[in-house]
Amino acid sequence: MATIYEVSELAGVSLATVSRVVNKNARVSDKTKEKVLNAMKELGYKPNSIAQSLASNRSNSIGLLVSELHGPFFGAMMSGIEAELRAAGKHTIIASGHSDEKTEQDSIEFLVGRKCDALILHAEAVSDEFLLELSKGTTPFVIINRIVPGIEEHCISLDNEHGGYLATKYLIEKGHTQFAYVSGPNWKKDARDRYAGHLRALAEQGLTQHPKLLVEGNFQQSGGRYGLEQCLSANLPFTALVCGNDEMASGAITRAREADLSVPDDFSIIGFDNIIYADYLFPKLTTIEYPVQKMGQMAAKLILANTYRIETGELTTEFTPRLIERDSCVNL
Amino acid sequence: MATIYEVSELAGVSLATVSRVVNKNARVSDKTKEKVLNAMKELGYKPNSIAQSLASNRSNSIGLLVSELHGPFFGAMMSGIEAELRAAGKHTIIASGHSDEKTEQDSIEFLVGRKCDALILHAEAVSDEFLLELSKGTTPFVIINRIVPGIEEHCISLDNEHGGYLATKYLIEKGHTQFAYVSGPNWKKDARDRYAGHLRALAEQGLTQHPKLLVEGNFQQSGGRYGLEQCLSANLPFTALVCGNDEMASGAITRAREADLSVPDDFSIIGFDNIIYADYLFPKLTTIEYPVQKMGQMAAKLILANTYRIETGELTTEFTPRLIERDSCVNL
DNA sequence: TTGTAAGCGTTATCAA
DNA sequence: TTGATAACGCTTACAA
Repeated sequence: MATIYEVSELAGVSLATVSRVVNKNARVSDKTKEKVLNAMKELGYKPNSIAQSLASNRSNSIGLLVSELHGPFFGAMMSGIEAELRAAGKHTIIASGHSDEKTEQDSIEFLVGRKCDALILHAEAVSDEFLLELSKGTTPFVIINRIVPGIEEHCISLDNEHGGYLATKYLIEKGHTQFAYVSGPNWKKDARDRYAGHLRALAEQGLTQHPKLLVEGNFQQSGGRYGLEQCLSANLPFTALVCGNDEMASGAITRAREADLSVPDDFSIIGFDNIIYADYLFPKLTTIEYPVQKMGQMAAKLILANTYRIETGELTTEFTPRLIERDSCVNL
Repeated sequence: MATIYEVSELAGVSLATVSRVVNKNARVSDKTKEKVLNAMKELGYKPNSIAQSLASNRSNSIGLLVSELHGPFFGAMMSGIEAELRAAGKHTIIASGHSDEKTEQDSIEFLVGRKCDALILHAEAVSDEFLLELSKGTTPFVIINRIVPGIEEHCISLDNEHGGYLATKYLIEKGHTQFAYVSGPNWKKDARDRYAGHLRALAEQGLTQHPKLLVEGNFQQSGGRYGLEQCLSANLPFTALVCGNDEMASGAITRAREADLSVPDDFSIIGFDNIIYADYLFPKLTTIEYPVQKMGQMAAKLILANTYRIETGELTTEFTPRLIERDSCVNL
């Protein structure tokens, strides 16, 4: 690989001048600029971005931590972020945390070590203290789907509690009073918040739910299957199943069909997230929208604005869930 | 951030010695090693991986190019690769190419520029020549889902033609003779190969297909919707719809339901890929398995073996598609 | 507008 | 087993 040194030699100018034309910042006379550009072309010169990072202490790349590299939720998030950043000429370095404390820390340290100019974190397992400590470091970051007290302005979040409330409220308005609930993992804040919203909607109407009709799932399709099985085997009546997310709703619907139960005739189902294929399930899934792609874009915009001083429009950190009505819930 | 220099000072040893204990390769006496480790702990020292890369010309990270960051296909691929690499202590840097020649080239150059030790590429838009040229460079790579003449040993592929053949053969055996086909984008080799397999199965039985019942889709759900609409409006009889991939099959099934058509009673549908939620569609989708996660792992293993000399078991580059029978096809 | 030279934080080659 | 010291490829004062 040709180095800047060879280019300077061939062009008959100094290193500094080559660097100037590469970075287009300082003024270089048209004549010398052309000599340099020709030399670069002739040698097929590409700047070594590692060396650039080391010397300039910036890398034009943003580190992104997600829990998993698969699944509709993170897929939408990664896409939203990458598109926004790429449009601004920045690169995204993705690492996964697998919802595990140690792995999340490792990944964050990797990204910091790679001299990312900023970080976008979907960190679930790491403690508030860790993030607070991180915020004292030199790498700025924004957090998605979590509010850390003390650094709220760097947290992009959706009101999960309100979303949970909306879902159950909607079913109550449709006349439902007997509920089953398949939640996400209890250690996850968003799962707990969604359930809290559900409880609030219930309480508002003086309704309660049998403990056997609350089952903890895993936010995956298998959790929905399992959840429904548990509810069914409790042998207690319910007319509506509220799922912590769409993937579990999808699993539950499939399981229901296997048990010769029909959704929504035998019971209604509502999900959460509005993942890309919610509209392609049968029945089409009524759900709460989690605008994760937009939130990802916003995270990117925040960084563009704060770290690179590139303005890209309105900035917000709070997003509101909203009901998407489709076919999986009926009036009672 | 503490540097190696400060550590050496605090520990009262030379830079070189600190470097040795960091890299655990050369022998260092236990006594000095301990002094260094203590100093490192005290200063919270973390090696700057950028500087390491520059000096050592390797980065312990592997670049991964995918077409998109979302979708079940790439999700599975990324997961498979990252898991395998992480287990070996390597990091994955992901970039997306959006099936666009220029973007793919940019991304590859970015990854090379970041001094990735090796690359895993799902490159669709870039030419064979470009890849051949790249193979003369210093960064080794393996290609997924494509065979480039001249560097076959670095190409991991599935026999798409055979998969296409299997799908249609299966339907023929079930008694179908009137087919419709929604293909992937024609400029994509895998889409063409799958269709070629379909034609071969047809030809084998002296069957043909009306040109109006071949429509070019986009490998996404919207393409499946559109494809079915086109076939329907052709007003020609068909009993089986072969889709270029599962996502389009999902779109077609949904569109069919909207038109009050029942799958598989009105016509059978078969997909391709066996994406994660094929089992959660209604009807459960019969499809051809594309073991993309395994292929991703294999790509990682190949690199681990060739670039790092880490052996992780059997290596193969050719994978075979196989039929996954579910509920979306019936006997005629 | 251009050039000189001192870093950036490591690794790696020699000697000692 | 250790220590000097020259790379690695680039950016960026500071001078000219």
